[in-house]
Amino acid sequence: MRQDFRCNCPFTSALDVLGDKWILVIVKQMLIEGKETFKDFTESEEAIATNILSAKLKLMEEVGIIIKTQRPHNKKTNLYLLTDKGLALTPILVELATWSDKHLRDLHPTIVNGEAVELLRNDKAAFTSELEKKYRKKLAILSKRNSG
Amino acid sequence: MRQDFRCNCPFTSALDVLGDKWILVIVKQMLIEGKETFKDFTESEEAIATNILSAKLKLMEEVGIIIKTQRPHNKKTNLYLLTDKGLALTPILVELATWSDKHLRDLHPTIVNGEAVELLRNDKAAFTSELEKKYRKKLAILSKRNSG
DNA sequence: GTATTCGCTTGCATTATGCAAGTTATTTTC
DNA sequence: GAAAATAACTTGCATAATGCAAGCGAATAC
Repeated sequence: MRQDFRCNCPFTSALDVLGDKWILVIVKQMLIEGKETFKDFTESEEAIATNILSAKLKLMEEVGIIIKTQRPHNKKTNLYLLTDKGLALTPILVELATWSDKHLRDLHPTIVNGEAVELLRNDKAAFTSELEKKYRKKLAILSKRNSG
Repeated sequence: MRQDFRCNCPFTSALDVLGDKWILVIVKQMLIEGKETFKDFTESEEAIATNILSAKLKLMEEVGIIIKTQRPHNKKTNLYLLTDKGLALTPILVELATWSDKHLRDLHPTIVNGEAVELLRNDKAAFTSELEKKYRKKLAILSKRNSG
C-alpha cells in the first residue's frame, strides 16, 4: 500500500492520500472522540477490523499525519497522535460534516442532530478552531507529562 | 455497489458516500475542468477506466449529486451535470486543495503551483464562490438552450 | 507464575479497482 | 443511403483493498 500520485493536480493528489473509507474516519476519532490507542480505535462505533486499522495507522504515519509514541513507564500501550499536518485536516472534516448535515439527511435520516451539529451550523470557523485548540491543549498536557 | 451507512456520525456518513478514489475527482473535473460527457471524463489526465467511470456515474446519479441529460437534437451524447447537492461539494474540494498545497509538497514536489493556486491561497472564500458562480452560469446557459 | 490485556499478524472470503477488448446505437461522410 | 466513425457503454479477467475470525508474543496485573 505504497503512496502513488495519479497526476500533479492538488485536488486529485489530496484524494490519492485521503481517498478511502478509513483514514479521515480515524482522524475524526482522534480529533473529536479523543481516541489515541489501538484499542480505542477498535472499540469505535465504526467497527474497523484490526488488520485494516494496523495497515492504515502505518500508512498515516508514513504520510506524516500521525506519530506513534508511548506514555512514560508504559511499554505496552502505543499512543497515536495527530501531527500539524494531521491537525490541518480539520477544515476538511468540518466541510464533510456540513455537507452531510445539509444534503445527506434525505438518504440517511438518522444522522445525529444534536448540540454539536447546532454549533457547527451556527459558526463553522469557531467550530473548527475550537477543535484544533482543544487538541493542541491535549498535546501540550501529554508532552508536559513526558518531560516532567 | 449500493449505499450503506456505517453509523449515524455525520463525518463518517459523508465518507460512506465520498470516501473513494474517484467520486470527488469526477466532481472536480466537472466543476473546474468543465467536463460533462462520458468521453470528456475518459480523456482526463487521471485516466479513469471506462467500467469504473460508468459505475461511479451511476452511483453519483443515485446519490443525487449529478443528473444525466442530453442536448436538444442529440441522442448520442449524454451530459452529466452537477446538482445543487453536487455543487455543495465545492468547499470540500477547496479544503482538499488547500491541504495539498500546504502539506503535500514534501511528498509530491511536482504538484502544480500556478495562478489558480495563488488565487486559492489569497482568498479561499472568493475562490469557492467564483467556482460555484461560474458553474451556475454554465447551467443557466444550457437550460436556456434546451428551452429556446 | 498465571491470567489478562494490548497490539498486533495471518489466512481466507468478498468487494473495489484496473486493463483490454467487444458491442450497440447514433451521427457523419461521401 | 451505405460505410465509416464516434459516443457510451458492457464484459471478462487480473490485481488490490477491505472484511472477518482466529491466533500470537510481549508487557502488565494479580
